[in-house]
Amino acid sequence: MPGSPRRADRGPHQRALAAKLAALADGAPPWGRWPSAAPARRGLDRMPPIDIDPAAITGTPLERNALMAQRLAKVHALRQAAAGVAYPNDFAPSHTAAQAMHWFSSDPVHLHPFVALEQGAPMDLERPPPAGAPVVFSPRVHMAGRVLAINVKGKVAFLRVIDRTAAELPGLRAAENRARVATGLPERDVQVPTFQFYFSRDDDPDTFDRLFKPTEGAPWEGPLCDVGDIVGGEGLWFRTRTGEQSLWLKSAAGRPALRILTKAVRPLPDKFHGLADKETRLRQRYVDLVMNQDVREIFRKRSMVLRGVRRFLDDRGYVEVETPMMHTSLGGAAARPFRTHHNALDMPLYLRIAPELHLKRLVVGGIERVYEINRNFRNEGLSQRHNPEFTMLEFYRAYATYTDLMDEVEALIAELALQVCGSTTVHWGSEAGGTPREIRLAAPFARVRIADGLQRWAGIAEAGLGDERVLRARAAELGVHIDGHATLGKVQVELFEAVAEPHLVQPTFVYEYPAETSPLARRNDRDGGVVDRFELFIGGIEISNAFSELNDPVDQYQRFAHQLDQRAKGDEETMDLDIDYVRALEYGMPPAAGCGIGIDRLVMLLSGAESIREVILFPHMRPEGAGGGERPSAEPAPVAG
RNA sequence: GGGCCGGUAGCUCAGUCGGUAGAGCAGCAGACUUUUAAUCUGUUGGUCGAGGGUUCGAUUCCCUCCCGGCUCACCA
Repeated sequence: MPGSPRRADRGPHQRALAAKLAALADGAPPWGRWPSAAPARRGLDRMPPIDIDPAAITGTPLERNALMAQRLAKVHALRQAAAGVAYPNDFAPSHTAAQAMHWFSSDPVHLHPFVALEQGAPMDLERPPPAGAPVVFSPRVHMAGRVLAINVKGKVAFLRVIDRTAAELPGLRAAENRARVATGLPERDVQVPTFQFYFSRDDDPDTFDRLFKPTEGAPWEGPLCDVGDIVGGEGLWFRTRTGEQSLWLKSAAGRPALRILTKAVRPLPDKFHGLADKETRLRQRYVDLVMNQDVREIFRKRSMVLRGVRRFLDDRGYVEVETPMMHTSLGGAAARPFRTHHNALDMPLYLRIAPELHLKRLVVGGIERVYEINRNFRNEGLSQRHNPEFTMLEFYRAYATYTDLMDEVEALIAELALQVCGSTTVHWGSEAGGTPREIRLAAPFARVRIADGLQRWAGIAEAGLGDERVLRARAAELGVHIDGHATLGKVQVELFEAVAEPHLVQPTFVYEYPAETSPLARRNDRDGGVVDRFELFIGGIEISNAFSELNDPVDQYQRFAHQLDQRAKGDEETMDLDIDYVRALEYGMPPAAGCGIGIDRLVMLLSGAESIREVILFPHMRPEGAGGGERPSAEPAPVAG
C-alpha cells in the first residue's frame, strides 16, 4: 500500500520537514532554505537508509528512523558552522559537578540565591545586581557532560547535565540540605544525579537561538541541541532563585557560552521511565549506565570491593599474581570446561576452571602468601547465580589452617561491608513475601558441620549419616534429586546443600566435608574420612570455599587416581592427573590453607543485586540476532540515491 | 533441555471477543526570562517479532519458527 493517502493532510511544518528529509535522502545537501514550492511527498513515506555525509559516517549501520535522520542533519549543520569540525575535542572542563557543588555547599551564606560576578571583572553598571541580592565572585567555570533533559522556557533554558561525579551529588546535596534546614530554608530533593546549566538568551543570543530555537535560514532550521548530546559550557557558578546550584552560561572572548561537543545521533530512552527492557539494558549497557544511576552505583561498589580486597590482602603481606587462563589439563575444581585450540602448537587447551594448582605451585616456590583475582570459566548452565565466566579471588597462606582462614574471611567480609555499605548489616534478596533479608556480616559467623546439618535439617539419625541407602531414601522423600553416580560423600554434600541452604541466610561456615569430594584438601587428623574444609554460605548461596591444603604428594597422587576412577564410572566433573603438580608437592609445600571467594556473588551481596548479571558489566548473552530473524547487517548501509 | 509469561511508535506502555491501532515522553511548530518529570496549544511518526494457514478481510484465530524474561534441573 504505497503512498498512503492519509498523509495528505499534514500541516505546513510537517510538509517542510518531509521535504527536507526527502532532499537528504536523495543525497542533496541539507543546507539552504526549505523549499517554498510544494515538495514531492516521499521522504517519510519510504525513507531509505540515510547517509548524509558519506565521508563521515559510511560504515555506520543506520536505521530507518526519522529522529536519527534529523539528528544527522544537525551534525551536518554543526560541521558547517564549525569549519568542518562536528566533533571537537578542544574543550577542557575546569570543574566536575561535585567540585563545583562542593565549592559552595559548606557556606550558609551561599545557600541563598545570589548574583555571581566574574572574579576581577568590573561591576556592569548597565546591569547592576538587584538591591539587596548578595553578590559572589565566581571564577570562570568550564563544565561538560551529557544532557539528560532540556527545558526551554521562553528566553531562558535549563539543561540537566550528568558527569562522572553523578554518584557523589546526592551526598553533597544531602549535606547541603542539612545546612539549608538549619537556616530555615525548605528541603530539596536530594536524589538528583544531574547538575544544571542555566542559559539566558541575553548572555549569548546567537548560541541560544542556534541550539534551542528554530532559526530560519540556518543549515538546519530547528534547534540543534537534543537530549543525549554531550555539551561543554562556560560561565559563572551561582544559585538560582529556587536555590539550585547552577552554571550560569556566559560567553567570553568570542567563545560561545555552550557548545555541542558530541552530537548524539541516536535518541536516549524516555527520560522518566528510562530503559526498562532487561535485554536491552544488558546488551546496551552503555545506555543502561547513562539512564540508571543504581547501575552506576553497583559498579562503583564493585570497584570498591576489588580495591578493598586488594588492600586487605596487601596489608597482610599477600602478593598478587596472575597465572594462566589457558590450561592444558583440568584441575582445581569440579566443573566442565570450555575447550579451545592452539593453532601453531596444534593442541587442545581449556579455559581454566580454577587457578588453584598454579597458585599452590607458587607456595611451593616460596611465595608464602599469594593471591589472584581473575576470571574462571565453567561450561555450565546460566542462572541468577551463575555466569559462564566469573571473577574469583583465591588466596593461599602458608603455616595456616582452614580455621585461620575462617577468621580472615570474617574480617575481610566485615571490613568490605563497612567500606562499601558503611555498615556490617546489609539488606539483600527477597523472601517469599518480597521483603529484603537483613544480613549481619559482623564477625563471628556461625559454624556448622555437614553431619550436624544433616541431622538437624534433613532429620537423619546419627547412625544413618554414613549409610548411603538411608541418605538416598531421605533425599527421595524430600524430593531432592541426587545423581546416580554419586558416592556416599557426594550424596551427603548434595543432600546437605539441598536441605540446609534455606537456613544459611546469615553467614555460616559449613565444615568437615567428606574427603572424596575434596581431592585437593588435607585430611582431618582425627578422622581421615573428612577433610579440613569449609564453605561459607550467605543469603543461602555459597560465597566461599576453603581448606587446609593437602601437601602429601603420595596422598595427592592417590586422590588424583581416584578422580580418574570416578571419571571412568561416568562422573564428568573430575580432575585430570596433574603430574607436574604432584612433582611440585614432592619438593615440599609448606603447610598451608587456601580460600576462594566468588567476587561477583560478594558484590551481589554488598550491592543488593539479586542477579549475577546485574553485577557483571557485560554478562554472557546469545549474540544479537542469533539464528535467523531479520537483523540489520553489519555491512555499511548503501548510500541513498 | 522442560514449564510459564512476553515481543505493538525512538523509549515506557494501553488496545483490538477478526474490519490495517492509541496515550505519555522524545521529535516538529507556537506561547512563556529561574525551571527542575516545567506548563499550555497544535502536530509528525507504526510491515502490531518472522513465516505459513483459515477468512471477503489477520496486529487479533491456528501452526511453525526466532528472540527475550521468569522458573526447574547441573554448577560457584
